[in-house]
Amino acid sequence: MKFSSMFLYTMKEVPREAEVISHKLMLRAGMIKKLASGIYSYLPYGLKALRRVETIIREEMNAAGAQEVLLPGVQPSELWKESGRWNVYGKELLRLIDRKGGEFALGPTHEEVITDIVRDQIHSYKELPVNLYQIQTKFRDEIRPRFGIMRAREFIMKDAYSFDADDRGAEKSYEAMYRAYERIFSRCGLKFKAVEADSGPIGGNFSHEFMVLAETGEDVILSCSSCKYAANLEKAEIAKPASLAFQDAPAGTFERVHTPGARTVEEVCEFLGVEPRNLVKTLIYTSDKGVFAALVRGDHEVNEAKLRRVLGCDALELADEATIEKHTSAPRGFAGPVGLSIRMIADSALMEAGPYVVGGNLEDHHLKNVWLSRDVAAVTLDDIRDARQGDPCPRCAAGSLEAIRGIEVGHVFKLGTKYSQAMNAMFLDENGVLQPMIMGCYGIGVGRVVAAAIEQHADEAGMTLPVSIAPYPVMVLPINVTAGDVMETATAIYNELQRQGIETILDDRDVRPGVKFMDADLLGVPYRITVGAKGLKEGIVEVKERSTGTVEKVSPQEIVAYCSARLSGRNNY
RNA sequence: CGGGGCGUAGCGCAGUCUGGCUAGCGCACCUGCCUUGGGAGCAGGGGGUCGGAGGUUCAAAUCCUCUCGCCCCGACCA
Repeated sequence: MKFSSMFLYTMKEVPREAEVISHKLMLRAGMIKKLASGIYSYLPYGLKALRRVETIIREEMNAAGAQEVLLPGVQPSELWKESGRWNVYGKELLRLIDRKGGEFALGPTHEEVITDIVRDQIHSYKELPVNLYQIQTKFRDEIRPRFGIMRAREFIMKDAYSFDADDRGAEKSYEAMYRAYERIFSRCGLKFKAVEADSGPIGGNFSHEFMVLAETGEDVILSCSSCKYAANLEKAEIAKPASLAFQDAPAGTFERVHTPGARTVEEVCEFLGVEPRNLVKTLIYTSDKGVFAALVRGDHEVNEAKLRRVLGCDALELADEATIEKHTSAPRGFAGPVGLSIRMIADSALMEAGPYVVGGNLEDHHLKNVWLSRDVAAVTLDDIRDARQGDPCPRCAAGSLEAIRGIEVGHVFKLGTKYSQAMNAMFLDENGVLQPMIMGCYGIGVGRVVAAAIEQHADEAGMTLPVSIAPYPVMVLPINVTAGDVMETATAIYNELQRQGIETILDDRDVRPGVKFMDADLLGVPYRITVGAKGLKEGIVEVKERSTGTVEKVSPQEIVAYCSARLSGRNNY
């Protein structure tokens, strides 16, 4: 397309709202425009990149045996009540009322809708498995949208749902999707890692997130230095010590100390002149399984996902002031395990050392010289803290965990029978027995893939897009559009590229060359063909590869063949 | 939801504390000249209910009250 007729407006200056590189570049390159917080329009150049990703996704999903559907964005509350999520989904679910007073929601995900469809159509094991997917706009009323399209409220997602007759089938469906995802992200030119993830209260042990490695990622991944183990922060385990028991304690007793106003770990440490690792943090939680205390070392953080698993509970939250006071007889900041009568879970790391400083269960008091084995009654020991850099790998003896950051672009997990059971999606097996279908669900944040790709493919001048997702793989840039031979040659090359199916921009704007060069760099066009009077005198044009900066001189007659050779196969992995 | 910051032309900003001339600058845009291998130059021009409402005042972008929106940090999160 001719630049002069494109709806494409680049910006020299960065809008103030943008923080991360992909957001800045997408705005500067005229790919997106914000309409409201977390709600963006895709402009032509951005949409084209999005479509490139969608195409790759469709090809790989279809190849993996999935079939495309398109489900409604607005969903009736009845379905959500049936699955039980109407009341538990919370404020992220944007609810609406229609003119007749009917309750609806903007779909944040589509398990209910798809289950409703499949249950009506499929009644026999002979019809299974099926895998249906769609690429569609979702809405989640995020508490805090950020980073442009990366974490938006309205966003485009590919979601797939598989239905199987038995666990083995479900396993196969899962693996097929896992492999399809690897191909998709590879083809998009992403450096990524599949990590084990927490599947949450939904159940099922299988869940992987596909993380694009990037400094600006919102998620932390722990990855073993010597084996394949990798997991997200919620899930990452820490190798258990050889035996689960507290260290033997010397005889003696703890000592009560006056610590006026010292509530936080820092305050207590400063007041008593000890290190955070010598403290026990005692956090009081309420849950559907009652009130209990979680104990971790002062320099560690409680991992609530792990805590949920240990307790086997669904709802879990930090107790409010009143509950804390009721159970510890002290305001927040002074809870401790000594003399506590509620259930206590202690992190395994606590057994490695002693003595500790703990809360005194009395306002403005802490206890010194406490040995958990000696001074505390019944404590369950388990892994309930966040893993961090340097922790031992849970899978191999040799390695330790490294912490890296990532952007979650895909998530595959086994749903099991949660929805099929709640919504009565049943089939008859070969023995004539009614069984719930076994489901899996597989998401990809399509817009997020584009943003993540830009995060990974950018330099000071702009984007360095991989060919597979670049809106236009080639740009023809005549230095001077008023010079007849230059423009003729440029146009001829452009026409021929177009004829060969290579989408090309012809920068026919009558502006100074510098402006065009800057825009070409900003837009990240993979190959830029510069046509100038000087070169033509030598009988050449120049090709610059954006990602490497390499410049080659090629004759105008050979340039199209040169490009198609470079591009062929580059759309694949 | 808590804390902080910001709303003045499409983008980036000054002016607000200390009220006062026609609301200004850079980029972008339009016209002309000039220029053509890395965001040129000169001249002329268009574009603003200063987020909104109410109030104080002879006079409000500026002071007061309310309100809406946006960004950052935190809390939260299938």
